[in-house]
Amino acid sequence: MNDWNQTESDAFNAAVPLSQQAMATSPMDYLDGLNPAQRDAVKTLQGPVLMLAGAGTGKTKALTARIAHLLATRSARPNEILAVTFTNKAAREMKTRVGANIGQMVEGVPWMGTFHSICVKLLRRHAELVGLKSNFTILDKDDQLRLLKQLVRAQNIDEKRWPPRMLAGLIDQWKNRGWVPSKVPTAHASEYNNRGTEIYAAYQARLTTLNAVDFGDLLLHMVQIFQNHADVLEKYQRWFKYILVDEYQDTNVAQYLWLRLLAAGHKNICCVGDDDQSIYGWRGAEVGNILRFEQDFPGAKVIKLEQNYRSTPHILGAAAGVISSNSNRLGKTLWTAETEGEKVRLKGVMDGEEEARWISEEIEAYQSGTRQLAPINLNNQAILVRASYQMRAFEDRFLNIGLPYRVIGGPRFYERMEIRDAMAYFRVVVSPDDSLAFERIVNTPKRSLGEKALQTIHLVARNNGVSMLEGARIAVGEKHLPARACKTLGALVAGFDRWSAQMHGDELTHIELAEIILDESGYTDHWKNDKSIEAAGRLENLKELVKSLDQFENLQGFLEHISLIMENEQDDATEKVSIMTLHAAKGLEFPCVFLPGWEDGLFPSQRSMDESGQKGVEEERRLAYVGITRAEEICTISFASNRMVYGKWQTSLPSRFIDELPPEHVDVLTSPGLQGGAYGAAASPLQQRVANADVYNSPGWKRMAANSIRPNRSPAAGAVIDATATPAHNLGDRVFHQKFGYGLITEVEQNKLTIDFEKAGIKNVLADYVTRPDEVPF
DNA sequence: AGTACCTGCATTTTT
DNA sequence: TGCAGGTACT
Repeated sequence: MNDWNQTESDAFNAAVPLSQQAMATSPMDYLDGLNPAQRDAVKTLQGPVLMLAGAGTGKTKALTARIAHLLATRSARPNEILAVTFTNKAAREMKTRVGANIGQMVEGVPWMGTFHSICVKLLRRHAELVGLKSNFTILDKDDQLRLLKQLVRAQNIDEKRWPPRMLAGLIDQWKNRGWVPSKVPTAHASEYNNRGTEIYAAYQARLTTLNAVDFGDLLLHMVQIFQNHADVLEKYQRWFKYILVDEYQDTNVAQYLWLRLLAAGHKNICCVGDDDQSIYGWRGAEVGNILRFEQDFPGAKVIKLEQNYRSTPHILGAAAGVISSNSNRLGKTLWTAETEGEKVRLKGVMDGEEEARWISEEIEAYQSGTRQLAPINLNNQAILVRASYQMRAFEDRFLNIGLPYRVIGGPRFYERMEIRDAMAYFRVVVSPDDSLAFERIVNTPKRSLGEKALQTIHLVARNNGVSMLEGARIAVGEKHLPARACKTLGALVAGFDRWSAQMHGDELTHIELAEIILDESGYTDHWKNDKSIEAAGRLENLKELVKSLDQFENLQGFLEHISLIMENEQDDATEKVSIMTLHAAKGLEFPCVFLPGWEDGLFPSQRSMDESGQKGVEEERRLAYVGITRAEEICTISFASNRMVYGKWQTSLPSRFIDELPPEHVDVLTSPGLQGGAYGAAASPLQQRVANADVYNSPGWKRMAANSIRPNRSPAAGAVIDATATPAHNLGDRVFHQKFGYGLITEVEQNKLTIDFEKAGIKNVLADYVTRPDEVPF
């Protein structure tokens, strides 16, 4: 499926149809609606270009127009353009938008994708140069860790003092920096009990034996190949006439090296990014890459996109005020043609619970249009938190009042246990040598195989120099295992033989085969027999997995895709407030944004400051900048004096970033006396204002007062339920619970109910958390 | 082999 | 506070 030649020639043929050549000379529609800076960025095709694109300045528009321009001017054919993004989502969006720009002219730009997906394509082509076969497998975090654990154990290292995850982290970092084992600087050699580099080398050797790579290797191997094989490098330097890179501020050293090698010939590289939005330093991103661009590429043209099309002047002003405290910026000043808009709202509360309650009331007020503004529907409102543990308070509150919400960025579909188990089965069927996959599922469902049985299989496999699957076959044949284990394991081996044969035959579609594998292996039953709450959901997920197979030619194609891509969209139609981390919010925008938890220690996070000092604070500040600039119309920042963290109450001071908000762009909503002595002594001017605010005249207070007596179970979509009229729950009532689903009330004790849920079984829950199905409008 | 307790620990996360 | 991972027991 990764046939190089096919990719090449398909795209090439698609580029030239005569009928469409005329279109290419037609008016350049894609230039319409671009401002002068964007136009400049689009038209400057030759030489290095740094497009410094502030938040909301239309960078994707410029980027896609640039691609259209390259094609329209015949500067490059579609397959001679290399366009790199970080996420699949970004790649997808760009593909769609390029398609819209250039219409029917081309099928697409084949070399548009993430660093990783492009590297897979290249590495499959040149795998033998780093000792791999082109059908190598890509390991995920789990596999990686399992492998490292084995190696660490073999070294007799105390896993308590030196956790394998720590080593995994180190190796990741080293790979991010482009260091192969022999190139890890001596300064780092002492890490992981002086054994880090040693085990790193062993790990790499093991990966090669397994014909496998981890994510970091995709880049690292390609850099190695480019550095050691001039002929290969030159081929690609000539092939890719123009290089475009999105989110350049997020590149790590390995990615930077890769790009620099590829661009070294013609230097037609256009990097787009925003140093002020660099928030991934902790996972290897180097702001330095973007700051140094002009030195790295002498003669580079720097084009700043500064006109913002997203936010009101107050929001931009507040964001600018915060970010201006950072040193080491390339420096941009966002401006907008917009003149109207509310100031950024600032609210201090007593504790996390009150914060959640207040924000939920604000959300409902905006939603219902109680404010002088037009109603803002829930899809257009978002809560952006620094750390995911902050989400719980909001979820509890929203569950309680029945306000629909969605959490963005939870565990990905393909990261879920059942999905990975299912995929492990498929992996073994597709490549029987995939011992890691085999190990994962050999005792899932339970096949009476314990640690001892596994060791035996390992041993047999090693002694015979074969894979785990073959080892298992021999172990069963020679009866190295207890009778019971022999039986179950023998059945599994026979299963794999059968499925493998079915895959190579043409009786079954790959979808039918997938179902057969999951059923015959006992995996489906495993979850059917599981009484836990999640079992039903897991079966659902498995069904979805099988369903999604129809987008692929075969199982191989599917596995290839899934190992690189996340399938995370299962949005339903109901309107919901979004809750997500600030990191997950990058690139998104919402008319109404809430930024809770602006307290020193939480935001900026203590750990960031401890670990990275001033550099850490600056990255946190950029995070604050990202947060504020997500807002289009309304931005509300809040902080609590007390917060329950890990089961303990903590008192905290407002974030230092709050003092950096320019007062002229801020509207203080805090009630007087709230902060009292909490931080009165050292209060800054803005904090003074917070404390002294004439809150009774603030819109927030008026609304609060008007709503101070409210049913704690409020209607979700604006329907009115009189609190006194809310019927009590009776025995036998059918009710709905957002987590457990539908059930019948079997016992009532004041506000405590015992409910027999259809899916989840018998549970005790508070009456506040359940609704009658007919009351729930969503 | 499988379950029940206990301890330690705890950002941000894509590929 | 709550979960994951490890140990000890059945």
